[in-house]
Amino acid sequence: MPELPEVESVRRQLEPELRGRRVVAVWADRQRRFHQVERLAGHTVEAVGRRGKFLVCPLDGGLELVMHLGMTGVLGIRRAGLDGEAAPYTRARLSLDDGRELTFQDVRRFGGLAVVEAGAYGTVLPALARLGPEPLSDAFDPARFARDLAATRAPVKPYLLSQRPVAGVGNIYADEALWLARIHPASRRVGRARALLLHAAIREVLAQAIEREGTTFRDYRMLNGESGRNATFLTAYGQAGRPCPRCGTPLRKITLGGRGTTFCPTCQRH
DNA sequence: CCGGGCCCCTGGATGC
DNA sequence: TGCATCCAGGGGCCCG
Repeated sequence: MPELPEVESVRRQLEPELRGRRVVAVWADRQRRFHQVERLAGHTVEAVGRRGKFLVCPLDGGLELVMHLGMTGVLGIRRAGLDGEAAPYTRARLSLDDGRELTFQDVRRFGGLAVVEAGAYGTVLPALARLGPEPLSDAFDPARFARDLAATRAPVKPYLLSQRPVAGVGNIYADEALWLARIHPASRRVGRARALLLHAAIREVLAQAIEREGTTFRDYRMLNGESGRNATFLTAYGQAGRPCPRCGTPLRKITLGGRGTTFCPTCQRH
């Protein structure tokens, strides 16, 4: 569920709540995508950052807490103790030194929490270690992006989803950006001119989605439990059968790299 | 190293 | 109504 705009929206609410707080106790479900979460106890959260779809929180003592929401992860902060009815699907709870707790709910268990030495992502978090540039920073260089697209032989959409040419683009915003740039999602030939259009389109759809605090279909919620407001603005993702806003052709849905993919068969070209 | 296919989990929507 | 099937915003792993 959560792509860069959703994770960024969570981060913006989480940072003022968590910064400077010390974790006094940890409870975590036993599951494969948790790594040394118990090391959190006694450490203070110094900041709440983000890389791609990862939340990266520096701790005192040279550690980092890395959180990934997977498809259905939801973070919340609540008063601890009166856990009358524990929220369903709670997989982890971090008790804080102000009497509240940070909860991690995750129906499908695709999300994860890891505590690592700062920056040492190698074996525990390989996807974070080899993540592409942040799309809204100067590190996302248009010329470099064009060279990357020219060098791969994969279809452009699965290549975007690999997180290598750029970080944080998932299934929704890949469809949206490719529609905006008029590029067929299965295209294996994206030349320089179209790569520059796609570069701009990615920035545009992500920035717009952040302004609207993300896209909610079912699971995604911000820290305060509210939905994002971007869903009604989508032009491609989830709109199969509806007319293309540019040319009126019914949008078509295919499967690409195992993911549902919606595009305009007329104005998105190979 | 690359790209493609399947796997990990669970629940909701849809179809027969 | 009951059961089967498909689908879902994530990444990992193995194979050729």
